[in-house]
Amino acid sequence: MARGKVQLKRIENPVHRQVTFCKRRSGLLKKAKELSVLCDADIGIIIFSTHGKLYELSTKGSMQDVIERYMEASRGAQIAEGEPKQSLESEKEMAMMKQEIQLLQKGLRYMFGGGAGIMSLDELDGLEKHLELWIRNIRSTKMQIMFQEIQMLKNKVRP
Amino acid sequence: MARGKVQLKRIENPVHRQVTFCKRRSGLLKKAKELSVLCDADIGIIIFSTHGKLYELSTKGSMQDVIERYMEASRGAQIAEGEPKQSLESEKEMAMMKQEIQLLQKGLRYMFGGGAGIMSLDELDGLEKHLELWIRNIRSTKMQIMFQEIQMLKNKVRP
DNA sequence: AACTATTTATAAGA
DNA sequence: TTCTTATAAATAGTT
Repeated sequence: MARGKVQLKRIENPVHRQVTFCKRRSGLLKKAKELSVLCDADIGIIIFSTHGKLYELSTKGSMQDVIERYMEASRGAQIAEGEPKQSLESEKEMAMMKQEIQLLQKGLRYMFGGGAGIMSLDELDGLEKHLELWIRNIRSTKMQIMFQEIQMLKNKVRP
Repeated sequence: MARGKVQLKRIENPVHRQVTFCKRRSGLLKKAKELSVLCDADIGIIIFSTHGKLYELSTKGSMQDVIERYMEASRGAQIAEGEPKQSLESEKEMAMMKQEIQLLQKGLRYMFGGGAGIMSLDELDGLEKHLELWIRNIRSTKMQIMFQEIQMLKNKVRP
């Protein structure tokens, strides 16, 4: 952009690369803030440098909020794409799944976020039921896998 | 930026705002791609328009990957800040928590991601044990809450 | 970290 | 949305 056009390829000189990273990173975050203010958009940016250092920006709530909103939105899009139409049925299912996911996410934060998101009795109740269902599913899958392994072993013993 | 300086405040004219959103959004994503290529950075961008429409960019793997990497990295940072030092002990704990979280995340995807991330028997086993612990915790929390409510009710009946 | 010559991005208009 | 163009901003190379 200045004093010479830039080639769109990885800058090999590490010093030069580091300097450019620093400059452009701040430029990018600035632009994002502007876009958010001017157009009332909610933006989350996550950047990992070559060396794995994290830089982030979230313009409205926390990054956690952005991520949760993203999860919901992209899941909705996926389901909408995947299943062409069944309107009433699939919309209901989708809504239920969204609720379940939110509950689990809240639960995850409750469990690991140092009690940041406190849950109500009803929510805990829902989560408990949900986890029980999950465990049943896991056990059933485990059984299947073990059954398959047993079959394989039997075939080896008696070929 | 051109033909007139821009005020850093929400654009009130909806047509104008929409046009600016479109232009600047593409500009932002372009800049992000450039930064990623030039400096070998891993970048994830999530944008929600005023009307809630999602736009996204992830320069290396999927957005899912970026989010998981973010979760790990920011959790690590939090814990590192929160607990000044206990080195050996807390590092071990941290590593364990990271593993647990990864397992739960994988489980979430397994459960809700349409079987995208298939899990091994060992992983399922670990997840099952984990969920059982979680349920025990939930039950204990529920008990506490109910106990508190009972106390409150008693106080109301016999003031 | 500062300075500029240039390149880019983009606001307004069509 | 897309194109054009005058101008504001970003930034590559330099000090």
